[in-house]
Amino acid sequence: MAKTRSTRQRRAVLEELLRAEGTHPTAAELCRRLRRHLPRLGLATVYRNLERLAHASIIQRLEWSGRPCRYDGTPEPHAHVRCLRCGRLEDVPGLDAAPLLRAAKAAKQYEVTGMQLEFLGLCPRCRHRRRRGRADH
Amino acid sequence: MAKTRSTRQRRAVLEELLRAEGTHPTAAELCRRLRRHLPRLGLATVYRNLERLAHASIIQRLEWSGRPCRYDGTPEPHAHVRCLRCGRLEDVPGLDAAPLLRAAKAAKQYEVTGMQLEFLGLCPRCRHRRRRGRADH
DNA sequence: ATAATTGCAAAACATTTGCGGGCAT
DNA sequence: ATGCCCGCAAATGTTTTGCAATTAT
Repeated sequence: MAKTRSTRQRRAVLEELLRAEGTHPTAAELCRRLRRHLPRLGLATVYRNLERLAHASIIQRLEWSGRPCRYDGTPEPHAHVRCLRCGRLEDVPGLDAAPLLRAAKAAKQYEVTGMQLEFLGLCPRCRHRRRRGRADH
Repeated sequence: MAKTRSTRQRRAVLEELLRAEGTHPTAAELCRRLRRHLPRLGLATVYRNLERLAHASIIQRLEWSGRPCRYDGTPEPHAHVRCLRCGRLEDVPGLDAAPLLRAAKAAKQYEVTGMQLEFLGLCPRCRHRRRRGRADH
């Protein structure tokens, strides 16, 4: 594995993600925000740094086919709800993930390193106005 | 919503998925298998039918960015483990999903219709030979 | 000085969509 | 006869990769 360097871009990506607490931004959203201070920042750079941070278990990458990944600044696994209509992603409080991880480790001979617990449904807004909402949050 | 018809392709897709019990095939894998009997079957047709079946809660679509979706012939949510190296996807027995769904419904004002509980790690094979495995299972 | 990292463009990849023709109802 | 569905090809949208230039060590 290559030796890691501390660059302005790498620091900025992590800082911006931590600042976005609970927002679960996509790579493109982070890039757009960061360009205010780093106008030449490339989207590929954001992706590369997020990948590295996720691999080091400093952040979490929340996957969903067809729509862009969203990123969570905390490494501890926890539950999320995703709106099937507008794509909004929120934390679900009060659900302890630790016992689930323990159960999974006991059940299979996998080396379990993480988990993703995601509920799917309609957010309050989309429940009421039953039309396609915007996907940017 | 359009009225649904029973075509040879639609029946074949569901049958093949049910026959693959526990295999969690991708759309491309299903298509390849089905072409033995339906040589002209298009991948888009497989995708369209899987989407329809998943939307009707007859099957489940298991999402993961960057790698193809895998499909599960049972509609009941249950836990899976995924190997980060070779992409293998297996069921995790002995984990009841019902109480999680109940907790999520109580915690948020979402209309929760489904869930995905996925553990990530290294499968037994990849744990031992620490090199990149194949992704076709 | 060295090699990791960047920005940009192009590639790769899974999935969706448009369309003319075919088939279930 | 109607219009849903198919196969094919092209488009879409996200993420990755190649490469020359830059920058941290």
